[in-house]
Amino acid sequence: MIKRTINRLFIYKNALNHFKKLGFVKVFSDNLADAVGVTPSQVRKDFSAFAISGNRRGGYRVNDLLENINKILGKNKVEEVIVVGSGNIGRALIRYNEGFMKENIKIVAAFDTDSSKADRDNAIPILPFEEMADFIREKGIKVGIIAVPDGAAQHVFEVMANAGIKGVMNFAPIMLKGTPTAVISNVNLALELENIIYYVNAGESAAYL
Amino acid sequence: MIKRTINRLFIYKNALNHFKKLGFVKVFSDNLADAVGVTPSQVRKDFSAFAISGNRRGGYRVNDLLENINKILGKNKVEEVIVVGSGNIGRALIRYNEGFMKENIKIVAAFDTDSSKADRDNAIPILPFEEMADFIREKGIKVGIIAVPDGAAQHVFEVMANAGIKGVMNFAPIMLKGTPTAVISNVNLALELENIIYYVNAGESAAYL
DNA sequence: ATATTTTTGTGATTTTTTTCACAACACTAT
DNA sequence: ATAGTGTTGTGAAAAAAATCACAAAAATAT
Repeated sequence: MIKRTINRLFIYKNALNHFKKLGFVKVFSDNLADAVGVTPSQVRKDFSAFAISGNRRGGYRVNDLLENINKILGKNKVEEVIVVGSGNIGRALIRYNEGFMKENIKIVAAFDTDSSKADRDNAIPILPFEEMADFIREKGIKVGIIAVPDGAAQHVFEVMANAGIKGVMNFAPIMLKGTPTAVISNVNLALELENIIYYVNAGESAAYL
Repeated sequence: MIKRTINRLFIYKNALNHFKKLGFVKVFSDNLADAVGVTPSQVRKDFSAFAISGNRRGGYRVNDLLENINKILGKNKVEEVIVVGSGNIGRALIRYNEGFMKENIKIVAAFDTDSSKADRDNAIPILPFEEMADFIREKGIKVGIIAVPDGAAQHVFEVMANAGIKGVMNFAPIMLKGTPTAVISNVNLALELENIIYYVNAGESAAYL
Protein backbone atom coordinates (compact mmCIF):
# COMPACT_ATOMS: atom_id res chain seq x y z
CA MET A 1 0.00 0.00 0.00
CA ILE A 2 1.08 3.53 -0.55
CA LYS A 3 -0.67 4.85 2.49
CA ARG A 4 2.56 5.83 4.11
CA THR A 5 3.76 7.51 0.98
CA ILE A 6 0.66 9.64 0.82
CA ASN A 7 1.09 10.59 4.41
CA ARG A 8 4.68 11.60 3.82
CA LEU A 9 3.67 13.58 0.77
CA PHE A 10 1.59 15.78 3.02
CA ILE A 11 4.56 16.20 5.27
CA TYR A 12 6.87 17.07 2.41
CA LYS A 13 4.35 19.61 1.25
CA ASN A 14 4.47 21.20 4.63
CA ALA A 15 8.24 21.31 4.69
CA LEU A 16 8.29 22.68 1.17
CA ASN A 17 6.03 25.53 2.13
CA HIS A 18 8.48 26.33 4.88
CA PHE A 19 11.38 26.24 2.46
CA LYS A 20 9.50 28.42 0.07
CA LYS A 21 8.75 30.96 2.75
CA LEU A 22 12.45 31.01 3.53
CA GLY A 23 13.16 31.87 -0.08
CA PHE A 24 14.51 28.55 -1.27
CA VAL A 25 14.18 27.98 -4.99
CA LYS A 26 15.62 24.49 -5.18
CA VAL A 27 15.75 21.65 -2.67
CA PHE A 28 17.58 18.35 -2.66
CA SER A 29 16.25 15.10 -1.42
CA ASP A 30 18.48 15.32 1.61
CA ASN A 31 17.16 18.75 2.56
CA LEU A 32 13.68 17.36 2.60
CA ALA A 33 14.84 14.22 4.34
CA ASP A 34 16.41 16.24 7.13
CA ALA A 35 13.43 18.49 7.48
CA VAL A 36 11.08 15.60 7.75
CA GLY A 37 13.10 12.91 9.45
CA VAL A 38 13.46 10.26 6.78
CA THR A 39 16.27 9.13 4.50
CA PRO A 40 16.98 10.82 1.18
CA SER A 41 16.26 7.55 -0.64
CA GLN A 42 12.90 7.48 0.98
CA VAL A 43 12.12 10.90 -0.35
CA ARG A 44 13.17 9.97 -3.85
CA LYS A 45 11.32 6.67 -3.74
CA ASP A 46 8.18 8.44 -2.65
CA PHE A 47 8.45 10.89 -5.50
CA SER A 48 9.27 8.10 -7.88
CA ALA A 49 6.07 6.32 -6.91
CA PHE A 50 4.18 9.27 -8.35
CA ALA A 51 6.55 9.94 -11.20
CA ILE A 52 7.62 13.23 -9.72
CA SER A 53 11.03 14.03 -11.08
CA GLY A 54 13.72 16.57 -10.45
CA ASN A 55 17.03 17.32 -12.12
CA ARG A 56 19.98 15.07 -11.64
CA ARG A 57 22.44 17.21 -9.84
CA GLY A 58 19.98 20.10 -9.75
CA GLY A 59 17.56 18.75 -7.18
CA TYR A 60 13.95 19.86 -7.31
CA ARG A 61 12.53 23.28 -7.98
CA VAL A 62 10.44 24.12 -4.94
CA ASN A 63 7.58 25.57 -6.94
CA ASP A 64 7.36 22.73 -9.39
CA LEU A 65 7.57 20.18 -6.63
CA LEU A 66 4.84 21.84 -4.67
CA GLU A 67 2.70 22.01 -7.74
CA ASN A 68 3.22 18.34 -8.46
CA ILE A 69 2.49 17.31 -4.91
CA ASN A 70 -0.57 19.49 -4.74
CA LYS A 71 -1.82 17.97 -7.92
CA ILE A 72 -1.47 14.51 -6.45
CA LEU A 73 -2.97 15.42 -3.12
CA GLY A 74 -5.57 17.49 -4.89
CA LYS A 75 -6.22 20.18 -2.37
CA ASN A 76 -7.62 23.19 -4.05
CA LYS A 77 -11.06 23.63 -2.69
CA VAL A 78 -11.91 24.00 0.96
CA GLU A 79 -13.26 20.86 2.57
CA GLU A 80 -16.14 21.44 4.92
CA VAL A 81 -16.23 19.18 7.94
CA ILE A 82 -18.46 18.84 10.95
CA VAL A 83 -17.74 18.00 14.56
CA VAL A 84 -19.99 15.98 16.79
CA GLY A 85 -19.64 16.50 20.49
CA SER A 86 -18.96 19.85 22.08
CA GLY A 87 -17.02 18.60 25.04
CA ASN A 88 -13.37 19.45 25.60
CA ILE A 89 -12.08 17.99 22.41
CA GLY A 90 -14.91 19.20 20.26
CA ARG A 91 -14.63 22.73 21.52
CA ALA A 92 -10.87 22.72 21.13
CA LEU A 93 -11.20 21.65 17.53
CA ILE A 94 -13.70 24.39 16.87
CA ARG A 95 -11.42 26.96 18.37
CA TYR A 96 -8.51 25.60 16.42
CA ASN A 97 -10.39 26.22 13.20
CA GLU A 98 -7.95 28.90 12.06
CA GLY A 99 -5.23 26.27 12.17
CA PHE A 100 -7.26 23.97 9.95
CA MET A 101 -8.11 26.77 7.58
CA LYS A 102 -4.44 26.98 6.62
CA GLU A 103 -4.83 23.49 5.24
CA ASN A 104 -8.08 24.27 3.47
CA ILE A 105 -10.15 22.54 6.09
CA LYS A 106 -13.13 24.33 7.52
CA ILE A 107 -15.29 23.25 10.40
CA VAL A 108 -18.73 24.46 9.43
CA ALA A 109 -20.84 23.24 12.32
CA ALA A 110 -20.81 21.28 15.52
CA PHE A 111 -23.54 19.03 16.88
CA ASP A 112 -24.42 17.96 20.39
CA THR A 113 -27.12 15.71 21.80
CA ASP A 114 -27.48 18.06 24.70
CA SER A 115 -29.63 20.59 22.88
CA SER A 116 -29.20 23.10 25.67
CA LYS A 117 -25.74 23.61 24.26
CA ALA A 118 -27.16 24.73 20.95
CA ASP A 119 -25.89 28.09 19.78
CA ARG A 120 -26.96 29.04 16.31
CA ASP A 121 -25.45 32.49 16.42
CA ASN A 122 -21.89 31.34 16.78
CA ALA A 123 -19.57 31.70 13.80
CA ILE A 124 -19.46 27.93 13.90
CA PRO A 125 -22.97 27.09 15.06
CA ILE A 126 -23.59 24.37 17.59
CA LEU A 127 -26.73 22.52 16.58
CA PRO A 128 -28.88 19.75 18.06
CA PHE A 129 -27.72 16.32 17.01
CA GLU A 130 -31.10 15.58 15.44
CA GLU A 131 -30.35 18.11 12.76
CA MET A 132 -27.09 16.50 11.74
CA ALA A 133 -28.32 14.04 9.13
CA ASP A 134 -30.22 16.70 7.22
CA PHE A 135 -27.32 19.08 7.48
CA ILE A 136 -24.95 16.49 6.03
CA ARG A 137 -27.29 15.73 3.18
CA GLU A 138 -28.12 19.33 2.38
CA LYS A 139 -24.58 20.62 2.46
CA GLY A 140 -23.07 17.47 1.03
CA ILE A 141 -20.65 17.12 3.93
CA LYS A 142 -18.20 14.28 3.42
CA VAL A 143 -16.06 14.32 6.53
CA GLY A 144 -17.01 14.24 10.18
CA ILE A 145 -15.17 14.29 13.45
CA ILE A 146 -16.48 12.19 16.32
CA ALA A 147 -15.63 13.72 19.67
CA VAL A 148 -18.30 12.22 21.88
CA PRO A 149 -18.07 9.90 24.88
CA ASP A 150 -17.17 6.28 24.03
CA GLY A 151 -20.65 5.00 24.53
CA ALA A 152 -22.18 7.33 21.98
CA ALA A 153 -19.57 7.03 19.25
CA GLN A 154 -20.96 4.00 17.45
CA HIS A 155 -24.41 5.48 17.21
CA VAL A 156 -23.10 8.81 15.99
CA PHE A 157 -21.05 7.02 13.39
CA GLU A 158 -24.03 5.09 12.09
CA VAL A 159 -26.14 8.19 11.74
CA MET A 160 -23.27 9.92 9.97
CA ALA A 161 -22.64 7.03 7.63
CA ASN A 162 -26.32 6.76 6.77
CA ALA A 163 -26.44 10.42 5.94
CA GLY A 164 -23.58 9.99 3.54
CA ILE A 165 -20.39 10.80 5.44
CA LYS A 166 -17.39 9.22 3.74
CA GLY A 167 -14.57 9.95 6.15
CA VAL A 168 -14.39 10.05 9.91
CA MET A 169 -11.83 11.14 12.43
CA ASN A 170 -12.73 9.30 15.60
CA PHE A 171 -11.52 10.41 19.01
CA ALA A 172 -13.39 7.71 20.91
CA PRO A 173 -11.18 4.78 21.86
CA ILE A 174 -13.36 2.18 20.18
CA MET A 175 -13.48 0.41 16.84
CA LEU A 176 -16.36 1.75 14.81
CA LYS A 177 -18.18 -1.15 13.19
CA GLY A 178 -20.39 -1.59 10.21
CA THR A 179 -21.00 0.18 6.90
CA PRO A 180 -17.76 -0.24 5.08
CA THR A 181 -18.32 2.97 3.16
CA ALA A 182 -16.25 5.35 5.18
CA VAL A 183 -12.57 5.92 5.74
CA ILE A 184 -11.87 5.97 9.44
CA SER A 185 -8.93 7.32 11.33
CA ASN A 186 -8.70 6.82 15.05
CA VAL A 187 -6.98 9.38 17.19
CA ASN A 188 -6.26 8.55 20.78
CA LEU A 189 -4.18 11.02 22.67
CA ALA A 190 -4.09 9.05 25.89
CA LEU A 191 -2.77 6.06 23.96
CA GLU A 192 -0.11 8.22 22.40
CA LEU A 193 0.99 9.42 25.80
CA GLU A 194 0.97 5.91 27.20
CA ASN A 195 3.33 4.86 24.46
CA ILE A 196 5.70 7.69 25.18
CA ILE A 197 5.64 6.89 28.88
CA TYR A 198 6.36 3.25 28.13
CA TYR A 199 9.51 4.04 26.21
CA VAL A 200 10.63 6.62 28.72
CA ASN A 201 10.32 4.14 31.54
CA ALA A 202 11.92 1.43 29.45
CA GLY A 203 14.93 3.72 29.30
CA GLU A 204 14.70 4.11 25.57
CA SER A 205 16.94 7.06 24.96
CA ALA A 206 15.92 8.35 21.56
CA ALA A 207 13.23 7.37 19.17
CA TYR A 208 10.48 8.71 17.05
CA LEU A 209 7.26 6.89 17.71
CA MET B 1 11.10 -3.48 15.90
CA ILE B 2 8.31 -4.24 18.29
CA LYS B 3 6.98 -0.72 18.42
CA ARG B 4 3.75 -1.72 16.81
CA THR B 5 3.33 -4.64 19.11
CA ILE B 6 3.69 -2.41 22.13
CA ASN B 7 1.15 -0.05 20.72
CA ARG B 8 -1.30 -2.85 20.13
CA LEU B 9 -0.72 -4.18 23.61
CA PHE B 10 -2.09 -0.92 24.94
CA ILE B 11 -5.09 -1.31 22.70
CA TYR B 12 -5.69 -4.89 23.79
CA LYS B 13 -5.48 -3.73 27.37
CA ASN B 14 -8.18 -1.23 26.65
CA ALA B 15 -10.42 -3.79 25.02
CA LEU B 16 -9.80 -6.24 27.85
CA ASN B 17 -10.92 -3.70 30.40
CA HIS B 18 -14.10 -3.36 28.41
CA PHE B 19 -14.58 -7.11 28.31
CA LYS B 20 -13.92 -7.32 32.00
CA LYS B 21 -16.49 -4.65 32.73
CA LEU B 22 -18.95 -6.64 30.69
CA GLY B 23 -18.33 -9.64 32.89
CA PHE B 24 -16.23 -11.74 30.54
CA VAL B 25 -13.97 -14.21 32.27
CA LYS B 26 -12.28 -15.67 29.22
CA VAL B 27 -11.53 -14.25 25.78
CA PHE B 28 -10.29 -15.81 22.59
CA SER B 29 -7.86 -14.30 20.18
CA ASP B 30 -10.64 -13.64 17.73
CA ASN B 31 -12.70 -11.74 20.28
CA LEU B 32 -9.80 -9.43 20.82
CA ALA B 33 -9.06 -9.29 17.13
CA ASP B 34 -12.62 -8.18 16.41
CA ALA B 35 -12.65 -5.65 19.17
CA VAL B 36 -9.44 -4.11 18.02
CA GLY B 37 -9.50 -4.54 14.28
CA VAL B 38 -6.66 -6.96 13.63
CA THR B 39 -6.44 -10.64 12.74
CA PRO B 40 -6.51 -13.34 15.40
CA SER B 41 -3.01 -14.44 14.35
CA GLN B 42 -1.79 -10.97 14.94
CA VAL B 43 -3.12 -11.05 18.45
CA ARG B 44 -1.47 -14.38 19.16
CA LYS B 45 1.80 -13.33 17.57
CA ASP B 46 1.84 -10.22 19.69
CA PHE B 47 1.30 -12.22 22.84
CA SER B 48 3.82 -14.76 21.73
CA ALA B 49 6.43 -12.02 21.39
CA PHE B 50 6.11 -11.45 25.12
CA ALA B 51 5.60 -15.08 26.03
CA ILE B 52 2.06 -14.46 27.13
CA SER B 53 0.19 -17.73 26.88
CA GLY B 54 -3.36 -18.90 27.13
CA ASN B 55 -4.97 -22.31 27.04
CA ARG B 56 -5.36 -24.19 23.84
CA ARG B 57 -9.06 -24.39 23.36
CA GLY B 58 -9.64 -22.39 26.53
CA GLY B 59 -8.51 -19.00 25.27
CA TYR B 60 -7.18 -16.49 27.76
CA ARG B 61 -8.43 -15.67 31.22
CA VAL B 62 -9.21 -11.97 31.15
CA ASN B 63 -7.70 -11.29 34.53
CA ASP B 64 -4.50 -13.17 33.89
CA LEU B 65 -4.12 -11.57 30.52
CA LEU B 66 -4.61 -8.11 31.90
CA GLU B 67 -2.12 -8.82 34.62
CA ASN B 68 0.43 -10.03 32.12
CA ILE B 69 -0.05 -7.09 29.85
CA ASN B 70 0.09 -4.63 32.70
CA LYS B 71 3.30 -6.20 33.87
CA ILE B 72 4.81 -5.69 30.44
CA LEU B 73 3.51 -2.19 30.00
CA GLY B 74 4.38 -1.46 33.59
CA LYS B 75 1.71 1.01 34.48
CA ASN B 76 1.15 1.08 38.16
CA LYS B 77 2.18 4.49 39.33
CA VAL B 78 0.72 7.73 38.03
CA GLU B 79 2.93 9.53 35.54
CA GLU B 80 3.08 13.27 36.02
CA VAL B 81 3.31 15.27 32.83
CA ILE B 82 3.43 18.96 32.00
CA VAL B 83 1.96 20.95 29.15
CA VAL B 84 3.62 23.94 27.55
CA GLY B 85 1.37 26.38 25.78
CA SER B 86 -2.05 27.34 27.03
CA GLY B 87 -3.63 28.00 23.67
CA ASN B 88 -6.49 25.94 22.33
CA ILE B 89 -4.75 22.62 22.40
CA GLY B 90 -3.02 23.18 25.70
CA ARG B 91 -6.22 24.19 27.42
CA ALA B 92 -8.13 21.32 25.91
CA LEU B 93 -5.58 18.87 27.22
CA ILE B 94 -5.77 20.39 30.64
CA ARG B 95 -9.52 20.12 30.64
CA TYR B 96 -9.31 16.57 29.41
CA ASN B 97 -7.23 15.64 32.42
CA GLU B 98 -9.95 13.39 33.83
CA GLY B 99 -9.68 11.32 30.70
CA PHE B 100 -5.95 10.93 31.12
CA MET B 101 -6.33 10.08 34.78
CA LYS B 102 -8.11 6.87 33.77
CA GLU B 103 -4.85 5.84 32.19
CA ASN B 104 -2.76 6.88 35.15
CA ILE B 105 -1.60 10.05 33.45
CA LYS B 106 -1.81 13.30 35.33
CA ILE B 107 -1.15 16.75 34.00
CA VAL B 108 0.37 18.56 36.95
CA ALA B 109 1.09 21.97 35.49
CA ALA B 110 0.98 24.07 32.37
CA PHE B 111 3.45 26.73 31.29
CA ASP B 112 3.08 29.75 29.06
CA THR B 113 5.51 32.43 27.92
CA ASP B 114 2.77 34.96 28.24
CA SER B 115 3.04 35.37 31.98
CA SER B 116 -0.20 37.29 32.09
CA LYS B 117 -1.86 33.95 31.62
CA ALA B 118 -0.35 32.66 34.84
CA ASP B 119 -2.85 31.25 37.27
CA ARG B 120 -1.33 29.58 40.29
CA ASP B 121 -4.62 28.93 42.00
CA ASN B 122 -5.99 26.64 39.37
CA ALA B 123 -6.19 22.92 40.16
CA ILE B 124 -3.67 22.59 37.38
CA PRO B 125 -1.64 25.76 37.75
CA ILE B 126 -0.55 27.76 34.73
CA LEU B 127 2.94 29.04 35.39
CA PRO B 128 5.38 31.33 33.59
CA PHE B 129 7.61 29.48 31.18
CA GLU B 130 10.73 30.63 33.03
CA GLU B 131 9.77 28.41 35.93
CA MET B 132 9.52 25.29 33.83
CA ALA B 133 13.09 24.04 34.01
CA ASP B 134 13.19 24.23 37.79
CA PHE B 135 9.79 22.62 38.03
CA ILE B 136 10.93 19.72 35.87
CA ARG B 137 14.05 19.21 37.91
CA GLU B 138 12.39 19.55 41.29
CA LYS B 139 9.47 17.28 40.55
CA GLY B 140 11.46 14.91 38.37
CA ILE B 141 9.04 15.29 35.49
CA LYS B 142 9.86 12.96 32.63
CA VAL B 143 7.21 13.70 30.03
CA GLY B 144 6.15 16.96 28.47
CA ILE B 145 3.60 18.05 25.93
CA ILE B 146 4.49 20.80 23.49
CA ALA B 147 1.43 22.75 22.42
CA VAL B 148 2.96 26.04 21.38
CA PRO B 149 3.08 27.81 18.01
CA ASP B 150 5.46 26.25 15.48
CA GLY B 151 8.09 28.91 15.87
CA ALA B 152 8.48 28.36 19.58
CA ALA B 153 8.48 24.57 19.63
CA GLN B 154 12.16 23.96 19.05
CA HIS B 155 13.18 26.32 21.82
CA VAL B 156 10.68 24.84 24.24
CA PHE B 157 11.97 21.40 23.41
CA GLU B 158 15.56 22.36 24.09
CA VAL B 159 14.75 23.84 27.45
CA MET B 160 12.74 20.74 28.31
CA ALA B 161 15.46 18.38 27.21
CA ASN B 162 18.11 20.27 29.14
CA ALA B 163 16.01 20.12 32.25
CA GLY B 164 15.78 16.36 31.95
CA ILE B 165 12.60 15.60 30.05
CA LYS B 166 12.77 12.16 28.48
CA GLY B 167 9.61 12.00 26.43
CA VAL B 168 7.71 14.56 24.43
CA MET B 169 4.37 14.69 22.70
CA ASN B 170 4.72 17.41 20.10
CA PHE B 171 1.72 19.12 18.54
CA ALA B 172 3.78 21.51 16.45
CA PRO B 173 4.16 20.39 12.84
CA ILE B 174 7.94 20.46 12.87
CA MET B 175 10.76 17.99 13.43
CA LEU B 176 12.34 18.66 16.78
CA LYS B 177 16.11 18.50 16.41
CA GLY B 178 19.00 17.86 18.70
CA THR B 179 19.63 16.09 22.00
CA PRO B 180 18.94 12.49 21.18
CA THR B 181 17.87 11.81 24.73
CA ALA B 182 14.15 12.04 24.42
CA VAL B 183 11.45 9.94 22.86
CA ILE B 184 9.34 12.11 20.62
CA SER B 185 5.90 11.55 19.25
CA ASN B 186 4.42 14.01 16.81
CA VAL B 187 0.72 14.58 16.72
CA ASN B 188 -0.75 16.58 13.88
CA LEU B 189 -4.49 16.71 13.70
CA ALA B 190 -4.62 18.78 10.52
CA LEU B 191 -2.41 16.20 8.83
CA GLU B 192 -4.71 13.43 10.00
CA LEU B 193 -7.69 15.22 8.55
CA GLU B 194 -5.88 15.91 5.30
CA ASN B 195 -5.22 12.22 4.94
CA ILE B 196 -8.85 11.37 5.50
CA ILE B 197 -9.92 13.97 3.00
CA TYR B 198 -7.47 12.61 0.46
CA TYR B 199 -8.92 9.12 0.63
CA VAL B 200 -12.46 10.38 0.62
CA ASN B 201 -11.85 12.38 -2.52
CA ALA B 202 -9.92 9.54 -4.06
CA GLY B 203 -13.12 7.54 -3.69
CA GLU B 204 -11.56 5.05 -1.33
CA SER B 205 -14.57 3.36 0.08
CA ALA B 206 -13.36 1.74 3.25
CA ALA B 207 -10.09 1.82 5.06
CA TYR B 208 -8.52 2.33 8.41
CA LEU B 209 -5.74 4.84 8.25
C1' DA C 1 -11.50 -44.89 26.43
C1' DT C 2 -11.83 -42.80 21.98
C1' DA C 3 -13.20 -39.60 18.81
C1' DT C 4 -14.35 -34.92 17.86
C1' DT C 5 -13.99 -30.16 18.25
C1' DT C 6 -11.90 -25.91 19.27
C1' DT C 7 -8.26 -22.82 19.91
C1' DT C 8 -3.56 -21.87 20.87
C1' DG C 9 1.43 -21.23 19.56
C1' DT C 10 4.66 -20.82 16.07
C1' DG C 11 7.58 -21.99 11.97
C1' DA C 12 7.17 -20.90 7.17
C1' DT C 13 5.58 -17.82 3.75
C1' DT C 14 4.06 -13.70 1.88
C1' DT C 15 3.62 -8.96 1.67
C1' DT C 16 5.03 -4.42 2.60
C1' DT C 17 8.33 -1.02 3.50
C1' DT C 18 12.84 0.69 3.71
C1' DT C 19 17.53 0.95 2.52
C1' DC C 20 21.44 0.16 -0.58
C1' DA C 21 24.16 1.03 -4.28
C1' DC C 22 25.22 2.56 -8.59
C1' DA C 23 24.47 3.92 -13.51
C1' DA C 24 22.77 7.97 -15.77
C1' DC C 25 22.83 12.54 -16.06
C1' DA C 26 23.72 17.59 -15.58
C1' DC C 27 26.35 21.08 -14.06
C1' DT C 28 31.12 23.23 -13.23
C1' DA C 29 35.82 23.82 -13.78
C1' DT C 30 39.88 23.24 -16.40
C1' DA D 1 36.42 19.19 -25.23
C1' DT D 2 37.40 16.61 -20.98
C1' DA D 3 37.47 15.58 -16.36
C1' DG D 4 35.41 15.92 -12.08
C1' DT D 5 31.59 16.26 -8.94
C1' DG D 6 27.05 16.01 -6.95
C1' DT D 7 22.43 14.35 -7.26
C1' DT D 8 18.69 11.88 -9.17
C1' DG D 9 16.08 7.58 -10.30
C1' DT D 10 15.53 2.94 -9.63
C1' DG D 11 16.42 -2.01 -9.72
C1' DA D 12 18.06 -5.20 -6.26
C1' DA D 13 18.60 -6.44 -1.48
C1' DA D 14 17.37 -6.26 3.18
C1' DA D 15 14.44 -5.61 6.94
C1' DA D 16 10.12 -5.45 9.10
C1' DA D 17 5.48 -6.76 9.60
C1' DA D 18 1.55 -9.48 8.71
C1' DT D 19 -0.64 -13.69 7.38
C1' DC D 20 -0.96 -18.66 6.68
C1' DA D 21 -1.46 -23.03 7.99
C1' DC D 22 -1.10 -26.73 10.85
C1' DA D 23 0.60 -29.66 14.75
C1' DA D 24 -0.20 -29.79 19.65
C1' DA D 25 -3.07 -29.40 23.41
C1' DA D 26 -7.29 -29.19 26.02
C1' DA D 27 -12.04 -29.54 26.50
C1' DT D 28 -16.31 -32.02 25.33
C1' DA D 29 -19.06 -35.63 23.50
C1' DT D 30 -19.89 -40.51 22.41
